[in-house]
Amino acid sequence: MAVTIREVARLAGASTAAVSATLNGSRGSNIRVGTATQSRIKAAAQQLGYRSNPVARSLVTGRSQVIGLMLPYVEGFSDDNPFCALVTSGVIRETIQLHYNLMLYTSMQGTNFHHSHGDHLPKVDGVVLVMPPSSSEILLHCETKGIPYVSIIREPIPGTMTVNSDDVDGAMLATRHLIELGHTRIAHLLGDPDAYTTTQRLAGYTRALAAAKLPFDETLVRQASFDWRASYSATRNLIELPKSKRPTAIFASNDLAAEGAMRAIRESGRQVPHDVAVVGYDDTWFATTTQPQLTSVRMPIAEMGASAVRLLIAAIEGTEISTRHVVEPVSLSIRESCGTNHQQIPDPRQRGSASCTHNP
Amino acid sequence: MAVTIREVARLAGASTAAVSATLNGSRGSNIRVGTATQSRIKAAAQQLGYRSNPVARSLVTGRSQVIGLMLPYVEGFSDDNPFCALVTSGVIRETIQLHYNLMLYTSMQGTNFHHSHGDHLPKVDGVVLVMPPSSSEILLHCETKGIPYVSIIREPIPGTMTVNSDDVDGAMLATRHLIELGHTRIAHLLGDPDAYTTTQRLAGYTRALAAAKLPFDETLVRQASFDWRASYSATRNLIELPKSKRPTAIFASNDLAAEGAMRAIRESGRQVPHDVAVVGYDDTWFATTTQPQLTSVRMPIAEMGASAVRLLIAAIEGTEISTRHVVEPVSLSIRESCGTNHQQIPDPRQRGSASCTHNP
DNA sequence: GTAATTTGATGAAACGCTTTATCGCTACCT
DNA sequence: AGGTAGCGATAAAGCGTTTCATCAAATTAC
Repeated sequence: MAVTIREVARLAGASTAAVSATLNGSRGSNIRVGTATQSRIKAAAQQLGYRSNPVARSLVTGRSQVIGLMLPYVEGFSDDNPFCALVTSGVIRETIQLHYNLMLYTSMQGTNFHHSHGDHLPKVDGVVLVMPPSSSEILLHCETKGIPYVSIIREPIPGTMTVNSDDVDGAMLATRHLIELGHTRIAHLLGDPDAYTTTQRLAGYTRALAAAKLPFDETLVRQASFDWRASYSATRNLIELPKSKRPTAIFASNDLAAEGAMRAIRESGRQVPHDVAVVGYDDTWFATTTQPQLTSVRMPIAEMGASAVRLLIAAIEGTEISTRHVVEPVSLSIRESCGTNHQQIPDPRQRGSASCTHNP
Repeated sequence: MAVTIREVARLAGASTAAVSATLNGSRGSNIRVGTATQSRIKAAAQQLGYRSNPVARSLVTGRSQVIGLMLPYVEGFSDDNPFCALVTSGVIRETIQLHYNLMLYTSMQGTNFHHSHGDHLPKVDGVVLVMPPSSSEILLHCETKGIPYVSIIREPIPGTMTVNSDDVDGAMLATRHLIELGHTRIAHLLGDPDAYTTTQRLAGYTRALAAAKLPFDETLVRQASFDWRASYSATRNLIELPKSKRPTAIFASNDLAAEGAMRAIRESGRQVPHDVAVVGYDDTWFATTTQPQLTSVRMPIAEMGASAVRLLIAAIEGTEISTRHVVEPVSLSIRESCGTNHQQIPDPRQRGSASCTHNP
């Protein structure tokens, strides 16, 4: 059927070894081919329309030039949460750039990994794991089989490779922004209690307060679990506090949570941002659809995907890398939910302009 | 390194053939294994932790249980156009369902297909092509190599397999909706002149007019090329027509085009929907962000991906299929841009409720 | 009771490639 | 001259699987 290396060799009057070395530039072998035979071989290959068979190559080299991307079990590419899509976008770009191919997996709800993939899982040279649960089957699989992997959004455990966004800085950016607008009583709606990002964002929040010599008031820090409902009721409680204890600004750990907060504020007869300012996190598309539009912390999601691929392929190919834990810088997308009536002091450490997306 | 079939065979006191047949249920071979040896083999495999090597299998069978998904050259997963992401979502789901694996490609701008993928493209059993340009390199590749492929959104050429949404019906839905609201002079902003969808939507538009015995007026059909700018100026022209010739409704071939139209209408001092009603197409996320929110034709994008996979795998496995050209039904998402002051007569042929997405 | 079929099992030949070990040859130092 | 290095090239040994051709034994058919 397909034209093989042997036929090329025969036509060119050379050995298969020579053909292999010429056409698919051999890595570790020490065979040499003269320029004369090389051109004969190339001509023959051209004439026969030879294409090397990557499967056969893979079988002998043990490498496939393919990396996997494992998306979290949550319905991968949903309309309202572009996170996975953006990661994928960055991963694709970098994968092509580095001449690899990409296999897409998703650990769907209710499917056993080994049942669905494990058995006929084409060999990949490594995997990018997006928000892997620490008990994840595939994580174990990689660990035991010695398959290189890098996790996106996960606690940077020594011995592993991770890519995260700078959540501490993001929270600081948000909090400092509120402080610079004159707020002194800033509440924080916490995310999922055992998420890595939650502790990071809390740390950023407290650090920004400390830097401004503002007191940390634990009554202003509420559990909300990235949840609309929880944020809504937490916010209701906050704004019913006596005036001296009441926050004038809320830093939510999520755009969704921010929406919940804004709703609660509006329903109490107050105005955003006039009475209470709100900052969100993630800068998802509906940050621009809320009323007023939401100021939110943006992370370079696609870049995180690309970084993960770079890290992974470096590990696969044994390239030296400076760090095994990448932390991507974040920025603040300033919109309307914090008000513009106060003087806005630009961030001195500004990295990447705080971009502001508008409707088309 | 890895445990092979031969070691299992030795431990079980059987031949590699028996092991192969037992563990990876052979398709076309006629070898038989008794239950006694089968259980011995299974035990041995279990004990050694044997996993079959799909690459080796692939080499001999010529099949890989992998299908490819080729996304169009436009920046695949962009934030504001969830089309690719949604297709991918459907493709993934169905791929897993049918026990295949998924390889993700994208023919990025400026990259030569054979250079970037062709050489070390792991063998796939078939490809799903999303909106392939007819001159597409990969299309040629598949055609000559005899690789099965199915195209999503492409003219259903005989001898190929395609998945489209019912654009004729979509345009009829939109147009009829406007007719039922009492409009008699309905303009249509055409899409890209050589896009298949454009002619389909135009056909639906004229058909709906004919069914209502309304005259077809070619001055009301304007070129707009799915473009905001073009739609904007086309609409300006339309609303400057003398009153008797002026449209009271506009059916745009795109949400973006609809936005352009609405802008032009507003800037002329008129109101949407009071003076001119507008319908969009695609029902993308910003249909809910426009002011007023846009009534738009929704197509089941993820379903299209899933259908494509079903078609493809049927072709790969030689299963009989009823049709090689799937046409997915569409629905109308009714919002504000056509007004609610008139009686809304529900669509009698209603298939899949006309869903209406709201902000969270 | 013999022939024909079925059952259970096996060795070995691919599949298309990479790579090791080997070899002849020329050229270059001592 | 002898030894060594380097170049150009090759035959052949795998990589881990599937499957073909074969075969002995057991079962069934006639």
